[in-house]
Amino acid sequence: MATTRRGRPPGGPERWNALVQAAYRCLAEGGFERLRMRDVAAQVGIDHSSIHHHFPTKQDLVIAVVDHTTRQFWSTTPPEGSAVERLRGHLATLRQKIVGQPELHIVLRELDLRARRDPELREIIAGREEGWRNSLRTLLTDAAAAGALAPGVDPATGAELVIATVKGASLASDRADDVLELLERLLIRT
Amino acid sequence: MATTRRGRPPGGPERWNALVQAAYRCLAEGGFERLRMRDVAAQVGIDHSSIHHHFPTKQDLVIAVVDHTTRQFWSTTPPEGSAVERLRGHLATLRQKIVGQPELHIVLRELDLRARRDPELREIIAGREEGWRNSLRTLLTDAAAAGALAPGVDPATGAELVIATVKGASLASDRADDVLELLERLLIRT
Amino acid sequence: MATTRRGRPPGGPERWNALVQAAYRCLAEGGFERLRMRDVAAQVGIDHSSIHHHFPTKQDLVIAVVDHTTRQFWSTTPPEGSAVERLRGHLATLRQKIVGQPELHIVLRELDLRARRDPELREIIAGREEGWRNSLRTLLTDAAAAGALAPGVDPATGAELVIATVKGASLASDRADDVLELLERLLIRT
Amino acid sequence: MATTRRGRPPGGPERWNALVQAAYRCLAEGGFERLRMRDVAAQVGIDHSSIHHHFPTKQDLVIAVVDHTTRQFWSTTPPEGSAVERLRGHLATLRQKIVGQPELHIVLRELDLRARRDPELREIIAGREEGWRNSLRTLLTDAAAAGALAPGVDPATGAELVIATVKGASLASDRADDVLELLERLLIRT
DNA sequence: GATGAATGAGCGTTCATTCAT
DNA sequence: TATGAATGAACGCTCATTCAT
Repeated sequence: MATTRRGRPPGGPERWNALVQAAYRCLAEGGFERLRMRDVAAQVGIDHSSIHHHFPTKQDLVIAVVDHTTRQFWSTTPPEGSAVERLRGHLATLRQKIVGQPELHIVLRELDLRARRDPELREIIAGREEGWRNSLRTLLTDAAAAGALAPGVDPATGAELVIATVKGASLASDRADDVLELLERLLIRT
Repeated sequence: MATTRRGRPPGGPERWNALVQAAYRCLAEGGFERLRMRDVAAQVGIDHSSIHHHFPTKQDLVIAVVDHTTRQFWSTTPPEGSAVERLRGHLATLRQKIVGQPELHIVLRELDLRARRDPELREIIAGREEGWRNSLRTLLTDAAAAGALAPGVDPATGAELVIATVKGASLASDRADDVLELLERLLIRT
Repeated sequence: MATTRRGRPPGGPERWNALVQAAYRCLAEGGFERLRMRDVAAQVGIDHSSIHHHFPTKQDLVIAVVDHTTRQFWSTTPPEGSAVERLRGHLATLRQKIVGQPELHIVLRELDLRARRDPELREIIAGREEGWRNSLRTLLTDAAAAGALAPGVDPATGAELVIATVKGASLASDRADDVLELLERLLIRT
Repeated sequence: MATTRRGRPPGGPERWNALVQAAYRCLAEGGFERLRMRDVAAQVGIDHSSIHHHFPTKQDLVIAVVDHTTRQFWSTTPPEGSAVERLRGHLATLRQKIVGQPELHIVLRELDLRARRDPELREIIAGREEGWRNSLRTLLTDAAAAGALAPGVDPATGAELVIATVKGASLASDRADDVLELLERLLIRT
């Protein structure tokens, strides 16, 4: 009825992305309890039953959100420089994200909790976290080799400490900056 | 589990406690999404409508759970000893609880997230956390005065670091012990 | 435990009356849809389960309200005077009641409607209305015999007209006065 | 009852109308107390939850019933003839409806009472009644100008008298015919 | 009498999902 | 692809009623 513009059907991958982002926003605002297919569809301007053409089930949409969310942490580590410089760069980026996009980490915490009861989510999230963990371990090992780490810090445990503190700090984004700065000072020799 | 005292039939404040504990368990197992009045009632062995005799609304039950949960952290700090000893004692207790009752901290994280959208919960939880924060600050201030703190650690920020790390570590209870032990070493001079 | 005052147990017929009046008020305010045993009991200051000691079922309470309500129309006709004077007196009293106690007639209309689906109520209310009808017929017959009625008015139909108009007028109490005054003028020769 | 047109499956605006009529019937039979979404749905042959696809809330359905019910009184006044003829025609139609569809006025009385506690309903019903009132006033004013009204009848009050009597008479449909015939004779000069 | 505890049927509403169009 | 219609299980909550104390 309407003139199809340049042969591209309305929707397509753009719609897919729009839905994922809408779901992300819903999750950030109201958590899993208030994540409703209807609301997500409404934000994109389509009928709530149409959403199932893009994501057969709600779970599929959630998984796409997980993917979209964790993807935002790819390449937060500067590729150049010494191990210490790259570690500092990584932590600085995380700090920035917590302060500048507090909802980003909130969604991650929401997913962490959800993953405890959802094996499918658990596996995906554990996989992504494992990547982060390995990256941190390498950085800390290299820093330790360069004698830049506080004495007695096992790189593996240090990586866990960073992960735990980042996660915990993200629950109170207005205090996260100072907390992570202190952690950095305690961990890295100056 | 409870000794029936002098043949008294079930009911009374014991029922109230049983309901709170049942709700706590449901929350630990399935989060807020799966907290159902019917399940809580079933665990206690009463009809789901009878819950409303004890808790007019679901929210009232949730608040009782918040109270019950946060109350478990009263007096986790030994009353005697030097500031450092008391701080170590406090952290040791937290470590024990995370490892021994992982669901306890999971419920707390669930409540943290929920509190973001529930002003009533937020106020209660913020109040409890403020108590913890003040206690940590005092401990760290005293430890600093005794020269037992790592150099350059502001007691207030140190308290935030402890809070953040404990919260984050509780999301992965099997790694929490090492993480908190490392934090302690970094924070306290040996 | 408390000193029984002059041997009379607390409650008794006074409580019974208080409950009926409370139910009457609830009915006036919210209709049958909002007539709740709990609210009635609360207005009297007793537990909602205690109400069943006075009225085994809700229906029993409703019937008592019917009785209490219709009883307020006994002796609305002056015992002395000519038929016309007594008819005028009767209508004047009804007008006064509609204007002064609008809720009284509202409850009656509520009961009229309810009686359509409740045979027990229907019988009681029909009986009370029959008394009113007979009284009106006698008055109108006597007035007709005295030549005081508008020409062509059959006393029986005239009685029905009065009943219908009073009922309808009571639904808009602020206009009832003028309406009933006009009816009186049309019906009675001056 | 309805002819299925060209094999179209059930649904669409026909469903909407069927639901309104089913609700109307429920209301006529059992009043507001027994108006249940489940019963309405069952009468139409759909699941009770499907109602909400057509009427988001019960109140929306009720309002549609109000509309459907009051709409039945549009154009009950013959467009041609003298004022007296048109007034007689109007009253005759009302009499017919009360006798032929007693439930119609019962529903209206139910709505009158409900409107006392429901501002939304009150406004709608008051608006519809105002139309009726104005129509009656015009008719009576014209009749008065033609000298066809009983002496001393103010058209505005006369209109109220008609409204009140029609409402009251509708509560006892088997007597309504005589009552309204008498009212007509008293009001209109012959 | 009065109460606290419990019951159970039932209510309006929600929501992911299915399916014919 | 998109929609309108429908489903069915589930939810929090209500309320008259029962009964042991």
